Amino acid sequence: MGSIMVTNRATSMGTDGVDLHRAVAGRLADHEQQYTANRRAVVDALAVAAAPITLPDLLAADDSLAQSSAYRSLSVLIDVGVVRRLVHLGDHALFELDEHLTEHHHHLICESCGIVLDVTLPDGVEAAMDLTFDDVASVLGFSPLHHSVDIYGTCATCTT
Amino acid sequence: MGSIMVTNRATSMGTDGVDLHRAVAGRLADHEQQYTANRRAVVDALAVAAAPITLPDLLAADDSLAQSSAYRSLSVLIDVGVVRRLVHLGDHALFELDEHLTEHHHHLICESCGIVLDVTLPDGVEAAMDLTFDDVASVLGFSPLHHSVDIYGTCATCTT
DNA sequence: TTGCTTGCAAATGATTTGCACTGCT
DNA sequence: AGCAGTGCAAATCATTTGCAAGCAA
Repeated sequence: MGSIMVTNRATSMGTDGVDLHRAVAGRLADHEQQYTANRRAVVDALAVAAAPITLPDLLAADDSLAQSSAYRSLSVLIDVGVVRRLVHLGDHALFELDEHLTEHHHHLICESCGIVLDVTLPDGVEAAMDLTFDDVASVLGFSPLHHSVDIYGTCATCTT
Repeated sequence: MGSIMVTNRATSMGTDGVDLHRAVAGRLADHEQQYTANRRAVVDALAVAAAPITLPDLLAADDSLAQSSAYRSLSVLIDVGVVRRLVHLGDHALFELDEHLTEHHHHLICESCGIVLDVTLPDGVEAAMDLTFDDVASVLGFSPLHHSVDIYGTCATCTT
């Protein structure tokens, strides 16, 4: 459940911290919400993490955060489209920056230790999946908006 | 959150009820667990449902079940590989028969009403995804075992 | 001042568990 | 008898919420 070395998500997409915060502020403003210190702290913690993290992780990353406030900030950020909440296995929910701010990716989930890693798939594969999904969904009168792929297995550490 | 018309999962895969129960009994036996009336009732309810259902759904489907026993039966069935627990959106977890007993499929999830439908993808697409997943995972030293694809969108009813 | 945000403590609600009872074997 | 399975009621624990205090416009 440990900490792996991190590739800063924000920088890895060519968006630096300033742009990230500008984008977040914009989204909040669109919903007449302010970008407070607390919310910024949550965004920072998520931006630094290399993968989705739990609420305890978040509190550990910035111990000035109160638990209830962290939940409340997350809830606002989710409403506004800045944060995404994942509900995989495990007790705690996982939070990550929304793909609007990072890039389209999926998750590798270790069934042994529960760690979650980000992966991006080749564009061609994504395109092919989208076509297929449109196809199968339309048969059922379903309009697909987006998709998520979870790949379960064993991580390098747990394999050893 | 209503009930849609059901295609019996068990029969739709060419496995009749007898085979299903035999298979379940086998799995339970492998783990030195017995196939009791309670557990059978849970399996039946899941087999009749056309999609993953919640615990309240389960209790509604068979009101002779006690809540705690339903949870306990599910837990045993999950350990044994007969039931799979999904943790999508919403308060309640969703339960479905494991793919060992049905067939490999994925889920269409309506973001408006929360209903979950099963879909199967063309074999070619599944194969292509598996190859890609092996590929991207191996780069990270990750050994993929299985995957799940969730397609979010709007269902026919909610589109209307 | 007026209203949004925060922190603490208390409440909520799905799921789990202790314990006594029933039913197989 | 002996042990696994069940039901009830009580306990757990992540998450949410009421309320009073802090802060920004």
